[in-house]
Amino acid sequence: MANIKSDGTILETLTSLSKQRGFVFQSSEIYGGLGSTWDYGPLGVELKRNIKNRWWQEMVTARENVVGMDAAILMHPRTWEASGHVENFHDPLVDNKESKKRYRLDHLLEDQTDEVVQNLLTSLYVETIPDFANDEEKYQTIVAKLSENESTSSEAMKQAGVIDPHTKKVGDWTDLRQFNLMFKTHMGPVADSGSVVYLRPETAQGIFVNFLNVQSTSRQKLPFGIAQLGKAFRNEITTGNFIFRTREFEQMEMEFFCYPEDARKWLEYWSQERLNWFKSLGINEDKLRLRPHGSDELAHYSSACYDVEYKFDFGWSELEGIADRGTFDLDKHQQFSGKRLTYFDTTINKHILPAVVETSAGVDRAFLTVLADAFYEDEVEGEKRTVLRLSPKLAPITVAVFPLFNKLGQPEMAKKIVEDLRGEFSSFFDSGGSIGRRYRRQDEAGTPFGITVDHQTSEDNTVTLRDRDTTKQERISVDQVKQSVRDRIK
RNA sequence: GCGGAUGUAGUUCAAUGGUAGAACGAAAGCUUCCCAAGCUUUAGACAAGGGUUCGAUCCCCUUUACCCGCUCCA
Repeated sequence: MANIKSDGTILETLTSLSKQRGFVFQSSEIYGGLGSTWDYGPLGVELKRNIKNRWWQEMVTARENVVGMDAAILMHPRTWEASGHVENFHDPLVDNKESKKRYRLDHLLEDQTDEVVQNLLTSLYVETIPDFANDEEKYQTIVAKLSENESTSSEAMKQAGVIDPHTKKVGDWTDLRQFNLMFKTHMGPVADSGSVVYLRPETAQGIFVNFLNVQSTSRQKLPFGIAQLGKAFRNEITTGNFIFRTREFEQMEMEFFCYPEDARKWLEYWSQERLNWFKSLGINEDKLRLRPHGSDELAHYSSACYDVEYKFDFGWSELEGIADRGTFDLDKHQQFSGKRLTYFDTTINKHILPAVVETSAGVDRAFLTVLADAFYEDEVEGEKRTVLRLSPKLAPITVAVFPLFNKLGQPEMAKKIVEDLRGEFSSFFDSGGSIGRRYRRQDEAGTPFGITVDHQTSEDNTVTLRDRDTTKQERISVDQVKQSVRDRIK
């Protein structure tokens, strides 16, 4: 049985299927496209919304100790100084065109001889070279000076004889480039430096800065969580794999505030919860796993971390990170804002700075996972068939209704049924082409159920209900249609 | 950002230095039609910009996008 999944072209197939069926389009396509940005079409937006709704339902609605919020994308610039993003998202990078190696300039300088460093300083200062407190300051100054004159930095480094540690020779350096992973924009119409703001690189900080607002108004006690869904932006150097890594993406994040001594326990709990959520979407369990991070891959704010990963044909890839962030974030925001962000525990009469366990998932990644996992090609009576075996809970269209013939009152009966279904399910009426063609169209859209009105309908008020995965049909009474669909979605 | 490959209807592919064809798909219609059947009709493309040329979809340059590697993450 032919299966595209085995020959490693699933993403290309999904990209064209997505466009054909109206799941995902390339952004600004008529202008030649905009790099790594994608638009969700009529079917895509339904699937995406169903994923988000199920997350919200599971994380917020169904839990008494998790509440939601929705912060603005634009936040005070100090937020990102406190979070460490201004510092950590500012890498000065150079490439050696010869060896194809890329270096952070400050790290590269550490590997140079004194003579090379001195050469650089001489070329950068027309007058006297100032004294530096230490090497670190010296290197940072060189980086700053070079980045002021980016267009001549390549020449300056070559003339000073900056060595590529990989080749032990003077590198064919590109100009220095500051890779600022945060999108910068301006608040207000005048683009002066005093009004620089960032598009948030994560939704989490909107939760941290609102910690006390939310806690006090919702009257939550430790431990409790705050959840948020929203767009985030990162100027990634490398994007790709369709919608897997993009510069604009949507996050589903929850920050769980707890007593620091319990953080480890909650990390384990939430990791399991999140893995189970992905399983509940009908995703193949053999392709899902929970992977603990090694100590070398932990972020600066985190002491322990799990990834929920899915096995794409391009390898195991992260869908969600569950991290013990300790008291890092609230601590930093206290420092930078000068405001106290502690929780007052009335039982022990003490102020406590809570620790945080974060669950951070990518909506678009969940979307791609669901799509990739649901994609099958099988055969029905010798004919190849493309089918998305989406969970009925997620499918953009839940039920499609067809008249077998375009006469004998069948279209009218079918329309009546579909109108009745619309109030409860995402429904679709189709009378175009042969009945077989209509079934296949819905198979590609992932519609789990098809209702067909035929000659018998006018005699005994029954219709057929077709199952997408088995293509088997059973005959049910028109009055039972709603309940039958309901039963099958559970 | 660097290297490699690619860009022709919605999709998958042809052809050509003299202005583009098909298959499938889409729309309308016919056919008592249960798994992409048949017939009729219709709409629909050379990624963008420059250059060479009498003439460029084709040759050259630039840009842009997508894919595969190098790095990071949701």
